[in-house]
Amino acid sequence: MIEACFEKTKQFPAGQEIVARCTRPEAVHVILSGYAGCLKSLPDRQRQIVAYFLPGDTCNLNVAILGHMDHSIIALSPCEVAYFSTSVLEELLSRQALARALLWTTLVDEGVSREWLLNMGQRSSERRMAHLFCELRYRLAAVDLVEDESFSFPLTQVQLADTLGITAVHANRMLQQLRALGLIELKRGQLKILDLGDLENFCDFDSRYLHLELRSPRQDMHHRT
Amino acid sequence: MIEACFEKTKQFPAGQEIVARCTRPEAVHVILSGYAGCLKSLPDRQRQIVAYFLPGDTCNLNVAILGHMDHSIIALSPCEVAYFSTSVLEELLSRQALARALLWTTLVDEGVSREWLLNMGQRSSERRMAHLFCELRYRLAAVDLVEDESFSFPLTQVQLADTLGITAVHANRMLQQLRALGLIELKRGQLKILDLGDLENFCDFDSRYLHLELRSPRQDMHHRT
DNA sequence: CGCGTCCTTGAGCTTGGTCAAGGTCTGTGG
DNA sequence: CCACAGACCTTGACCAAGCTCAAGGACGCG
Repeated sequence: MIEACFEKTKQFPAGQEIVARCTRPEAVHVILSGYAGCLKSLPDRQRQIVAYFLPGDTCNLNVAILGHMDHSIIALSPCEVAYFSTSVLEELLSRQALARALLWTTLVDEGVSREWLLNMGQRSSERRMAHLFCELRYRLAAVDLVEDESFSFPLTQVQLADTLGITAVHANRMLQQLRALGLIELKRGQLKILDLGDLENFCDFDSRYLHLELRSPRQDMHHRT
Repeated sequence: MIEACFEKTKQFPAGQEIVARCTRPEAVHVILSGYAGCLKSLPDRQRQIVAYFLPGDTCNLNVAILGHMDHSIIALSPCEVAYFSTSVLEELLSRQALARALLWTTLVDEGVSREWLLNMGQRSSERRMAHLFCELRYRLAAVDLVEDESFSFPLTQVQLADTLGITAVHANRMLQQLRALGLIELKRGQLKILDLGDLENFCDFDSRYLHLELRSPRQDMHHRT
């Protein structure tokens, strides 16, 4: 029923803005393929990627309710994006079960961003990176995009560094480190986790914060698309 | 109408757990006075405070919907807390306007935690601390707890450090720094901002992410209590 | 008064940042 | 098919923000 509302889809090349900061877009976006990111930046060109949006994720629910964006959404890799207008969202909200599903989604997102805060505040950059990879593994597996513990990771090291709050040079070294420890392989935008248990132990990963135990509304959306 | 649902209130001394991790509390909590915090921790006793709850804030909405907590809520100072049962929440959700208000609240919280991520990833610890103080100033002003740019900040330096992802020693030094720069005064749990404009410039603070321009449901709750 | 909690300060060390150069890979045009 | 450009990755040397360990001081409470 939701996909019936998609009005159009669009392709974005890597690096392009999907939704600009401070604007008031009149559509909600759903990522169909590729990686998108929620970007916040400071005046002196420091930038922090504060969330990833993977296939199936809805990415600017908030504008419809809050009125304006305090961040921008950019394509981290080439992306295919579907839209539905905020008037459709209004319609969804008026239906009991869907209002609950929307609330569920935002609460999960909030939980994820708090886990990211823990990650930023307490883990070394090496473990922080490992933790991010574990998270991606589970989120992508939930939408069936992991095969043989391997999945697409098309970001540049600069983008990865901006996600982790470190410099690109340091991101590179930590990546080498994880490779040297035999935890991952990464080449040509394809990430392979060599031993998921080891990687999880290495960074104290516990997938429960992702709330994948229940079928989420977003998974429904994706599977039916 | 909401306050009619409060079933009881309770006092908590500083440091006590209000809601334990991994439990499934059957009540949603609203802070009436004091500071509470959302705490996440790692096995080796590293801890990160990932959110503050100030008077008027609702703090575990998520359990009613998500089913379990992946963090605990602790009293950062002595707190007075009101409860309403999750069955009341169900009731609220069934009413159109309230479902929207709940969604609004969680979206704002999510926006705040993304701003914290920017803070953690990109700002120096000194500016990070200044940014936190600016945020508190606005959030407390919204519930009328700021007088003459001065408000209660009853946390220890250890708690402040855990919020900012630094050590207590370093928190102490950065606090001295802010004092030396003439930006703030802090004694006896009372924080005074000497020049709000200067402090905001110092850390590039922009209050829009707090979405205070509209009256929030949580403010309604507080004012009527 | 004495104890516990919190705050303050110093010295040395480690993680991650900066600057700079060189290497690899891919796509494009001759 | 090769040469070149541009984007990305890699490595090294040095530097600084923030951490650790340790000791002493202030303050409030029984």
